[in-house]
Amino acid sequence: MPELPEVETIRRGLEYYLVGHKIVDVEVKVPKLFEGNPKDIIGSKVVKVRRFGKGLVVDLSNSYSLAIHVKLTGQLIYRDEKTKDIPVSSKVGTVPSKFTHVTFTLDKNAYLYYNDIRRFGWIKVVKTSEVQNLPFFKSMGPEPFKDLILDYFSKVLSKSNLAVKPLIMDQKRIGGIGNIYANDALYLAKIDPKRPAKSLSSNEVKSLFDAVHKVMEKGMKYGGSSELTYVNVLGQEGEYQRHTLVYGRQGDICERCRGRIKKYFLGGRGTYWCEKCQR
DNA sequence: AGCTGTACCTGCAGGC
DNA sequence: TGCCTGCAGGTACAGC
Repeated sequence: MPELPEVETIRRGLEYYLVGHKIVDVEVKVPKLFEGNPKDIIGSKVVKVRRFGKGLVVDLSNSYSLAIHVKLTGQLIYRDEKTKDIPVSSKVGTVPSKFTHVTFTLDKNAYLYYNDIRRFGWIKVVKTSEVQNLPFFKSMGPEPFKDLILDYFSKVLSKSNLAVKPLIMDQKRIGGIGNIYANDALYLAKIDPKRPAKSLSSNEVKSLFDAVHKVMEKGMKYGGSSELTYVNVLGQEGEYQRHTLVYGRQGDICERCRGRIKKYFLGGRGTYWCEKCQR
């Protein structure tokens, strides 16, 4: 679930709460998730939090950074004296919980917990200057709201025979788009997800480009989608899952044409579409 | 080179 | 308070 809007919501929360804090200690319970030496970051202060696609980078004062990917079920929960009594979603449970695999102890009685039910995510300690050389960041394509421009988007689509949905979800081609927003953007643009990317007309390409931005903006407005385990840094759920256009809505009637929303698998992913008005 | 299928994990919904 | 199966979706990588 964590796609660009969810990760951006986390980034804003971390930027707000984390900057200025000193890292006092790091406890790693699941070594597989954590790469690098915790000693390299102890004593340093958080200066900035950046996001690249679905990846997060916490920059520290001593020229090191934490590169973080929450994958499917990772959660970053911040607690301090002011926030410790704020109720968290049942998707978090307790703070910390049995799914808390890494704990950052901060100054001023604050903590940052990394929870991850499925343990797919990762945290890497790297030199700030080396972040862009990590394979995930190095290979990532341009992303919406940043460096993704219509001209490039159009070129990428026109070059591939792949179905348009898996293509726009390919992080190497375009950064940040995941399954939920890909489904909704294709619906908004009235495009059949399985159409070969190169078969889209220039008008359709433009519609899809705009739709991607629209659904993601809506995603951020609602604080992300908490279909599965996603929560913000205070452990609260987002609202987008209540406002999806087609994602998770198989069997529903399409509000646009009164057709039926259907689900099938495309490239191994759940794909939702209205067979009547998406062509 | 570029694509497809599968591994990585675990909770949970649904069927019996 | 069972048991079993399949699904959830973001990368990474093996294999074609």
